[in-house]
Order: sequence, then C-alpha cells, then structure tokens
Amino acid sequence: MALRTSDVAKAAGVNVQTLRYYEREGILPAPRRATSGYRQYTDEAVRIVTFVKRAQELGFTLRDAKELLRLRSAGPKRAPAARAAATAKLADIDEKIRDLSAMRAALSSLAEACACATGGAVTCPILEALEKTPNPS
Amino acid sequence: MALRTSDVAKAAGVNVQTLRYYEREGILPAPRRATSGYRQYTDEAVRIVTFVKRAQELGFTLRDAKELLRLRSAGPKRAPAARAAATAKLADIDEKIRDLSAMRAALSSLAEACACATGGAVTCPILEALEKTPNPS
DNA sequence: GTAAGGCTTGTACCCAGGTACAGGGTCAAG
DNA sequence: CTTGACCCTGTACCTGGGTACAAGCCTTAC
Repeated sequence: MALRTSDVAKAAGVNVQTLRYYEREGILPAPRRATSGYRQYTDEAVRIVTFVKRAQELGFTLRDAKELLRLRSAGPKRAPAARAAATAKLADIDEKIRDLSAMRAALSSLAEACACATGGAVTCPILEALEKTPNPS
Repeated sequence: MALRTSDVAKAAGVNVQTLRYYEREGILPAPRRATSGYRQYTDEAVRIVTFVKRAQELGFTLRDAKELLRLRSAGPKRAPAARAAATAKLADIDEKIRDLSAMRAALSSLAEACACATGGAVTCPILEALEKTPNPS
C-alpha cells in the first residue's frame, strides 16, 4: 500500500516536483525507498501536503507550516516549548479570524448595499473593515 | 495636509518603493503632484495600503486586494457585477474562517495536551484539523 | 523484448511581490 | 549658498515558492 510520487501528488492536488521541493525544504520527511530507488509514501504524506496547502491559503508561509507540523510531533521532552509556540500561533490565528470577520462584515454589507441602492453613492465599508484593529491584547 | 511618500510609507509600515510598485500595479491610484513633481497623498492612501497588507496576511493576493478595492468604488452602474463579486469573495472568506477555526481548535487542544501530558505520546490533532473539509456547500 | 509510461537526479527557469541602486532634482536649516 | 535629507525616474536585483527540462533507469503490457 505504498504510494508513489504521482499518487501523492494527485491526491494532494499538487505537482510532482512540489513533493521533491518540500522534501528538500524539510517539510515532507524523506520516505522509504524501494530497491529501484522509487519513493514509497504513506498517506501521511498526503495529509501533510494538504495541510501545508491549506495553511498557505490562510496566509501562513511554508516556514510557518513547517513549524506547525513540528509541533505535532514534539515529544514530551520539548512539550513546554511546543506549548509556547502553539500559544503564539493561536494568537496569530485569532487575529486572522478577527480580520477576516471584519472583512466579511464589510463585504456583506457592501453586497447588501449593492443589492438595493441602485442609485446613489454608498459609503463603502471595505477600507474601514481592517483599519481600526480593535486588538484587545 | 498633503502626505509625502515617506509619510505614507511610515504610516502604513511599508517601504517607500512599495508605494511606487503599488502605483505601477494600479493598486494605489496615482496621487496629485506638486510642481516639484513630489507626490501628494491623502490619508486615503494610508488606508488603502494598510488594507492591502492585511488582506495579504489573510492569504489574498495583490490581485484579490485590488479587486476588493475596486468593489468599494463601483458606481451604481455596475452594482450587480460588484454584488456578484462580493458574494464570491464572501464564500472565500467563509472558507478561510472555517479552516482557521479548525486549525485554532486543533492547536488549542494541542497546547492543552502539551500542558498536562508531560509523559506519553499524544495523538496530535493538527493534521486532522484541515483535512476533512466539512464544506457544507 | 520493446515501447509507453513513470521514476530518479540535477540544473535551470519562472512568477509574485517587492527591494535596491544610480543619477539627478528639491527644499529647509544654518 | 551650501549641505543633508528628502523626492523623482529608470533599471536591476532578490526571495519565496514552485515548475520545467534533460538524461537516464524501472515497470508493465503487449
């Protein structure tokens, strides 16, 4: 039940080269090899890659993704460090969610405005959406 | 009360060159010029640039940001199109919020696990966080 | 046993989004 | 009336994240 590169690539919706790239970058662990030299992936690889792609869509860099993945497998030895890192990431995420929510509200009210007010300039909420940063730190 | 490039750059937390770049790319409208040739910005420019930077942190591209900004000032003439675009973006945003929330939950439970279980492998929720895509479309 | 496809490595290229000169004009302080 | 800190334009460069060859080995189907 070993997956080959193209299987993983297809399943995760990425290019085959991307897998090699992730391997070089230390994001995707180097898999076992068949005697032929072919890489033998498990479905863990698919999960990792899809995770990374999602994380990217959410504005995280590859480095962020790598770090998040490392948290996953931090042994109990480095648990405190992992916890701290996780907590920091949590703050990032909360901020992103706040911003997205503000943006959502702005867009939503904009859509409504567009729907009814077919005549008359509407004061547009988009710019205000992200500007006040009501960051209650 | 005209702002100069460095004022805007400082206020928005970006490099001066970035302003020129955004202008070239049509993201930031070309401002009035003094007789000297100096650009004269209003604080609108600051708002636009900060908006763009935030949007980028949320995983939107410059093109996305530009599009969002264009929605803002669509006259009543193109209101229906604007509304459609806004609605599409809303779907994007909702998906991002869903993913982030899943990630948040995963990280949060991870942090907890790290906090108490200082001995014993913990099954880590990070990978599962983003994988099942419970997309109720 | 051979042809079509998939795998390997290495290297080179590409796009988005900036960032950094170089060469020159402007402006305010002293 | 010059010096230092700004601004202008143009062009060249850089990083992150891939993507695309090229040259050669594996595998499966016929």
